[in-house]
Amino acid sequence: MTTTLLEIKPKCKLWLTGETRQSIFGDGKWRLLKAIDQTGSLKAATELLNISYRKAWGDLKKAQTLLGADLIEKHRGGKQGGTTCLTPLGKQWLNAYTAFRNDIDTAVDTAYEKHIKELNTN
Amino acid sequence: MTTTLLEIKPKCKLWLTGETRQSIFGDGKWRLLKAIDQTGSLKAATELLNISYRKAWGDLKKAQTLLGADLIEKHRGGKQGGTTCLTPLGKQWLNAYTAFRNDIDTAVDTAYEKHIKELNTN
DNA sequence: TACCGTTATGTTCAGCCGTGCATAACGCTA
DNA sequence: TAGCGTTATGCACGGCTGAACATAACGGTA
Repeated sequence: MTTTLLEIKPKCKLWLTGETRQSIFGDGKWRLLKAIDQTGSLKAATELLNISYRKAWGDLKKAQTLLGADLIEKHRGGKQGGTTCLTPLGKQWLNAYTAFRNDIDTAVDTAYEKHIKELNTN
Repeated sequence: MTTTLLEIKPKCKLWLTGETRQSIFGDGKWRLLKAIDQTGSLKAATELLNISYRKAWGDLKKAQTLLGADLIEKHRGGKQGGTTCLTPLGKQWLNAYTAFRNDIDTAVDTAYEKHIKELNTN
């Protein structure tokens, strides 16, 4: 029997680019949309993810600009000070990307078992 | 018929981490090993890839340290000034990672067609 | 032994990215 | 109308990363 030398894990970062090769959607925005959907607030979402509000806000703005459509609906003022929720399109992206991500995660695990795992022995 | 709004392409960055979560092998080192195998020289490989020699050398050293084994065999001096070629283990990594990468590329394309492409219409 | 091209290694510099800080703007509530 | 909490946005700072430079070290060849 061979012994394992290292605890190796495969990692995979996913994103989608437009014509300019700029990222228009990726893991970060995906996590953000998910958190917004859960909390109903951009501020709460960033605190949940331990991400700066400043960056999250900029990311969303950029994504929406590149995409030419809104993913979130923002409201200032009001009882709780303001709210943020996903537009129908935002939910579509969230769902689609979740399925996309899951497929890739599965593929990464499978391919790792198939091709890499055996290298990790002596 | 619906019209395409954006030319969207999926991207995927792969790598393998050890216990410390540091990257021990990834796309960069993979390309580097491939180029070394082709050219027989680290310097030529970096020029082929348009990467600084300094960085490539550091990357290889780090990977080998974390891995606890050599991926390349280096020789200083001699007729051409020096040479670098892959060790048997290096070739194994090159081949295994190539297969790994190919599987993931295919999976990314498939999953994109399945889940994302439809979002890109109006 | 002088030369040449490649490996080996430290150091400095510029650019990018995220964080943190500082304010507005907003609109409901008391 | 004063207060509160959230969205909106600019700016400066710090850390990380890679590029560029500067040399050694090495060992064949002429």
